[in-house]
Amino acid sequence: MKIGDLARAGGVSVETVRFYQRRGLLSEPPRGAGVRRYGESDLERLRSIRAAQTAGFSLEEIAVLLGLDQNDRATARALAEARIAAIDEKIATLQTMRAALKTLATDCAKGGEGPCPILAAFSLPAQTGAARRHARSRAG
Amino acid sequence: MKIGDLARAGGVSVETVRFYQRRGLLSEPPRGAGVRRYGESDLERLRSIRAAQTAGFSLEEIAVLLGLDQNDRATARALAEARIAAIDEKIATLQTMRAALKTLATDCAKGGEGPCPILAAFSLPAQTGAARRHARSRAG
DNA sequence: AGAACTCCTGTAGTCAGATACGGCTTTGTG
DNA sequence: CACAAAGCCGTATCTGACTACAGGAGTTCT
Repeated sequence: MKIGDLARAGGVSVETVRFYQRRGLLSEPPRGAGVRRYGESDLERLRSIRAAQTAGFSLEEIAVLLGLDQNDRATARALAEARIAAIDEKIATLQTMRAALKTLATDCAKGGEGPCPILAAFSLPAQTGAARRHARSRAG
Repeated sequence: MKIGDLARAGGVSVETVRFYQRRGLLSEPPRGAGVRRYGESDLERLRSIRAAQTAGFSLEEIAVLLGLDQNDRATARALAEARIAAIDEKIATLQTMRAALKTLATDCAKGGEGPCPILAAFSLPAQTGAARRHARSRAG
């Protein structure tokens, strides 16, 4: 396999493969006629990286995982538990956000008089024309 | 109030206030002898921005919210609903991650023979010494 | 043989949301 | 009045995970 084949098989771009090599996540295989030749094990490794990524590990954590002895359960478990704790925290934050927004959206949908509850919740005051124009040109 | 007072009261840094001004989220108040003088409304506005941020809105979305008419419920609600949908998606992803990791961590804790289930799950193969050294020096 | 493609290396740019820095003017305190 | 703290302005830097591009070499198709 050449780099393009590996990238396609692993569902990433050629640039990403090279990026992983620079990070030391993928090792550089031997070359045939100046071009890197990859084997099945490289593909497995690439897929492992993506799998660990979808589990929420950062590339730096994956580098650690990759360097671990297969029997080093303590370290692997510590990493997994830390990841779980971080995930729990994120979920809690998101659920709080969600609940607050849901209430506002529901109240807004109910109609009733007065200003929109969403805008009122953030009590967004009026803005100068100059700042609005500025904001639009940046947002555009 | 000068910029430092505003920043302290709003729980952000001076640089952040200036950053928001550049983005048009905060308008620039009149100056007294070359120095910007802020009022209560500026502080309220700054707090509104932070409140909207903790609800998950990006600065760009907040800029839109800021430019909205107080009675434009349709737009405000659409923004809120979009935010809720995005949050739901994130939560679902995180819960999937979490469940997978939890299973692995539990299995790992159980002990038993063979390699660590966490490492095995990502089927992380052995690595060349060169790549490992590289990874360590980057991670260091 | 020529076009089109893929590969190589190295460097630089992207996104968001800040954060930091240098160099200068203004403000507040002893 | 001296001196430090705070303000001002413009620009550069940070994080993480890529993504893009320049410019050259090798390969494959027609």
